[in-house]
Amino acid sequence: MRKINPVDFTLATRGTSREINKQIALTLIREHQPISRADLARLMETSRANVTLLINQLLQDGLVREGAQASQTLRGRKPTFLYINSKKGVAVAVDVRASRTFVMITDSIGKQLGHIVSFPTKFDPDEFVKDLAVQVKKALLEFAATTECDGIGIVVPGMLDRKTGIVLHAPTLRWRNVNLAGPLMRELEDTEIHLENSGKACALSQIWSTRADGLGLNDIVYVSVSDGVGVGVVMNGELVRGKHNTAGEFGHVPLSIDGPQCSCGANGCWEAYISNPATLSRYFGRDVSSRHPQSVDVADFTIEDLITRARGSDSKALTALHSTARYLGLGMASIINSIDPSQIYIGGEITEAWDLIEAEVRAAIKERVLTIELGEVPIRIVPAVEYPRLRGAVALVTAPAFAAPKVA
Amino acid sequence: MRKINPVDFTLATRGTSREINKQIALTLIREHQPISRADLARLMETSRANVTLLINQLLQDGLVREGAQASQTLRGRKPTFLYINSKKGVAVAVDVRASRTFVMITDSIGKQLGHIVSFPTKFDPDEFVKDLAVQVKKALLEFAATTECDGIGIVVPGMLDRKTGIVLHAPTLRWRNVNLAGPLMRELEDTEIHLENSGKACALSQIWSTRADGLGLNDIVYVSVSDGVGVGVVMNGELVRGKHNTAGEFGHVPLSIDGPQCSCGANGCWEAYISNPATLSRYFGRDVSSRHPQSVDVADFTIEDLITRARGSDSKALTALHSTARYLGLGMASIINSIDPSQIYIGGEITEAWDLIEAEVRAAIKERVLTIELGEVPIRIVPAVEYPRLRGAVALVTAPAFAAPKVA
DNA sequence: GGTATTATGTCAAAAGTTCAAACAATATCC
DNA sequence: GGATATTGTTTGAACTTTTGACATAATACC
Repeated sequence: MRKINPVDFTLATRGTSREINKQIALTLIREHQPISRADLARLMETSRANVTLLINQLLQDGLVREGAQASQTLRGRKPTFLYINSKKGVAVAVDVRASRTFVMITDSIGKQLGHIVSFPTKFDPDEFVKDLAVQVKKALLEFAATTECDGIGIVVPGMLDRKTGIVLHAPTLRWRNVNLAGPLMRELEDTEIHLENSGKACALSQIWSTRADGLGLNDIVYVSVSDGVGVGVVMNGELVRGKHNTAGEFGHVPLSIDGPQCSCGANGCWEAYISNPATLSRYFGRDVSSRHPQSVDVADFTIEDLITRARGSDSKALTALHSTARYLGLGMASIINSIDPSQIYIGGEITEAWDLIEAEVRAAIKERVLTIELGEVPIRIVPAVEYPRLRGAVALVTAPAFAAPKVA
Repeated sequence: MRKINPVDFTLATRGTSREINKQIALTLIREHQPISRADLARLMETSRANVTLLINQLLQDGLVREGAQASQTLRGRKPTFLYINSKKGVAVAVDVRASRTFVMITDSIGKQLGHIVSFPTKFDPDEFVKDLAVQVKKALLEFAATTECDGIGIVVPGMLDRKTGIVLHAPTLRWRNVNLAGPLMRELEDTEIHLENSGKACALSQIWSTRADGLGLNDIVYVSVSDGVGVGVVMNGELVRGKHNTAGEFGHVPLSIDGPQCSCGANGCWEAYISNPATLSRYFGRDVSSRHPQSVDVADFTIEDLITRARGSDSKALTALHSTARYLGLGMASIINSIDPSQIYIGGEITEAWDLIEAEVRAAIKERVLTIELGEVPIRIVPAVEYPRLRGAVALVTAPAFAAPKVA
């Protein structure tokens, strides 16, 4: 039986069927483009006649466009291909992190244009907004021909209110109730701005990009390990936001309530054990988080450097990584026990050392997980070169136009 | 825009609109019965004509029946009331707990019939099934006139596979891979049996019963504190099950990975701090869980006795409760940070002492929660007299017949 | 008591969809 | 050039919601 929205009891009207089918068609075109009407009909298991009617309306709405005809077919009339109508032109993706902020331009279906630029993140919100506006404008100028912009997607390592565009709390940036969207909109002439927590955005982009695989992953978790720990959860095929859009903060679930202090103020959070600063602190034997002033050589020493040393002969570095691995696994066990996901994605610099730590992580998971099957949940590493957070930011702009992850 | 199922891309057919609207009508009738066609039309914001057509089909399907006419109306034609058609007759609800197992009979819309009976839970599965079958048969005999049974809903404190009816792991019962549904079905002549984790069932029955309030609680958590700790989570209006139906086991998320040993084998689980045995152990200063042989007087001493003493002059009892309260709050903070629910329900014996522990619980929550709003999540106590677990078991039988929580 | 008023429930035609089958438009194969 | 195959469109049937009118039934008012 068809699943209905249990919350919203708006009844189906005459147009509901078509509305539903248009959404489905649109989504399938996005996933399979270029695609002909006939192929779409087969995919949707309906008649070509129906598809024609749907497409006519989508063409009229300007959501879909016809492209070139196919060149090599065996027999019969050549199909005309359908494409998502790349509306205005470009989307801007912004990844705000404690260390640096990254900016990428893509076309409206998320294909990267030009190079990714970055600049140091200033913790002062006003200065940050000014810096960001400059960089975004500069990047957009390169594509002056298509100067119109579908929107800007910004991912932030913290909790935020999507409606007001206010960052409620971003521990690693030391931001509390910072209005980001407002000032930025003034700078950027009312371009649409989409803010989201980085973990949530990454999770969103994962279900978004993997749907075409037909894997049917309805329950996934994305864990991003960086300056802090961000987690995005998708349950029943839908991103979990919670009441205040602050759901998913597994980074601040404790491993030990008496453990080391965390940037959030509490003690023993998972983040305090596995974030990059935590690993570095373990290596140096003292707190090297940005809360404390450091000598230059220590401040410039990154987690990548530590991994390099671990691959060399620095056994202390390897030990530090192994500790992190163990804690990573123990925390993931909590996620697994409470969420029971079909798949877990892990992103962040530490994934570059996955070959060094995988066994330890897996062992720690199995140590605390409640059933054997739970201990064998597939884990997929998302390498840095895939720019998962920027992909997430892109998804914020492109995803709402389509049906799938959620049409509210 | 109407929300569509992001996973299942079956398109809308000619009959889809009616299917949807029939489900909505059915659900609304259940929530508001007795109700007239005209009232239903107002509720659904559609014409009476449309309702008539929908109801005619529901009448034909045998899902709805017409009842008496209303007696006192101000003016105009008297409405004929509509009711959910109480199909066969009765449902059986079973609450399996480490100490005792409870059995209740209800009519098909969940109204209690007769008394609740209980018997000691035998840990040997074969003996347990035999005992249970006897009690269920006996209880059903009392209602011999309506001997036909819609189904049996059984809630178990553990993880289970709903398809096979196998209890994968129930720590407090020391069950692993116990086939419950199979043997029971043989004993009870193929009556439909619905197994579910007690936390999940309680959460289900909460969204089920509170929907009529129109509160629109889409994200709720039910925490059941008893011999163990069971948690049920509803996100986006839908029960969270996960891949193996084992989601929601927050009871085994650690407070401290080096903490006391838990019945699951791991250390420092939340359950090991706040379950009834944990509280009693704290009071007696030694492990009084069922894992260890106890003197009779200690074995018979229940958490209710402890609460009574705490209300008296026994300061040790009060201290033990306060410790539990603090740990309860600290663990709830983890749930709040990761789920961000609109409301939390707490059930279990300890709720009888809520006036003694509320302040401590709330303080502990605020200690670890990431934003101020999160610290103020409403908490509703579900008293034992409401029999939340048995209500949950009932929901397993009655809920699937309707639309709302999920139509798979 | 008789009429006006009000409310419930039904009917019939209009408008919008899917669905099935026929049809027009191409293109390849022989 | 004709047979065959594939794509895309058209047409009418079947099924919905939607609208407005209408029958039914009870109270209010004079």
